[in-house]
Amino acid sequence: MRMTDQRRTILQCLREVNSHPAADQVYDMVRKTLPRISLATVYRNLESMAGSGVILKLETFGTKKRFDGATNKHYHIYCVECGRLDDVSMELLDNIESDLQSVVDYEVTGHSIEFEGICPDCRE
Amino acid sequence: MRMTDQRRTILQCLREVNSHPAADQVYDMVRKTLPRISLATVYRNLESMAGSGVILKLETFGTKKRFDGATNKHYHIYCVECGRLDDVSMELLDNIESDLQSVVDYEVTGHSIEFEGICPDCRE
DNA sequence: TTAATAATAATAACTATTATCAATCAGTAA
DNA sequence: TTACTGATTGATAATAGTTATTATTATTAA
Repeated sequence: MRMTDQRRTILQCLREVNSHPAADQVYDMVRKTLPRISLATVYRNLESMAGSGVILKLETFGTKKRFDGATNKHYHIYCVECGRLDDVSMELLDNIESDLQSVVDYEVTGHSIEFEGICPDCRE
Repeated sequence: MRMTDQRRTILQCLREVNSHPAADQVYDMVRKTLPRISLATVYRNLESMAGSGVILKLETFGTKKRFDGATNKHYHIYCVECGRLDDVSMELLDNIESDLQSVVDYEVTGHSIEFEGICPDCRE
C-alpha cells in the first residue's frame, strides 16, 4: 500500500478526532487540507485501511458506516436522538465468546456491544 | 392501524420463519400469497409494525435492515461469510446497563450484543 | 528513461430505502 | 346497505450511501 498525501491526510484527520465520523464527514475534514480530493478516494481509502486493520470500521449504528482511528477494541453508546456516538470505558467481556462457543455451531470470532441511550445534549 | 390483507400476510410470513429476513426477502415470501403487493407496501408495513412494537427491526448487521417476528429481546450471531443470522440462547446481561449508567452521562436505555463468526455451512 | 503498476479525480452506476400521488379500501355511522 | 372519509395501496420517482468504471497522473522497477 503506497502512502499518498490523500491516504496520510485521511488517517491524520481520523486520528485527531475522538468522534466516529462517517465517510462524508471525513471528506469534509480532509478537504480543508486537500480541497481537490475526491469523495471516492475517501471511501476507497477508508475501506482499504479498515481492511488492513489500520483503522476500525463500525457498521453497527444507523445507516452510515462510521470509522474510528483507534483500533483497540471497545464498546460504544449511541444517541437515539441525534446519532452521536461515544466510546464506553467498560472492560471487555472476553469470556462471553468462549461461553457462547460451547453452545453454538458457529466458529465464534468476535462480538460487539452497543448501548443506546440519550446523550447529555439531547436531554436538554 | 387498519388490518389489511397486506399487513396480515407480512406479519404471518415473519412469524412462520425463524430466520431474520430483510425487506426484499419478506417481499418474496409475501408475493406467494399476494402476487400484486408492492415492495413499498412491504417496507412501509415493516417500518410501522416495528414502530408499534409488533415486530423487531435489527439495524445492526450488514447493509440491509433485518426484521424479526419474535419481539422478546435476545442476542444474535452473524456469519461473516454468507450473512446468515441466528438467534443465540444466552441469558440477557441485564446488569451491564446499570453498570454503565454509573459511569456515563447518557441516559442508558438499552443494549445489544452481536456475535460474529463462521456458520456451520461456511466452514464446509 | 522507459515500462509497469498503483492510485487518483470525476462521474456513472448500483443498492437499499423513502417519498409522492392518484386510486382503492376498511371501518364506521346513518 | 350504502355512503363517507381518512388510511392504505401500487406504481414509480427520488434519495442516500456506496461502489464501479475509466482516463489520467504518480510512483516504482528495470
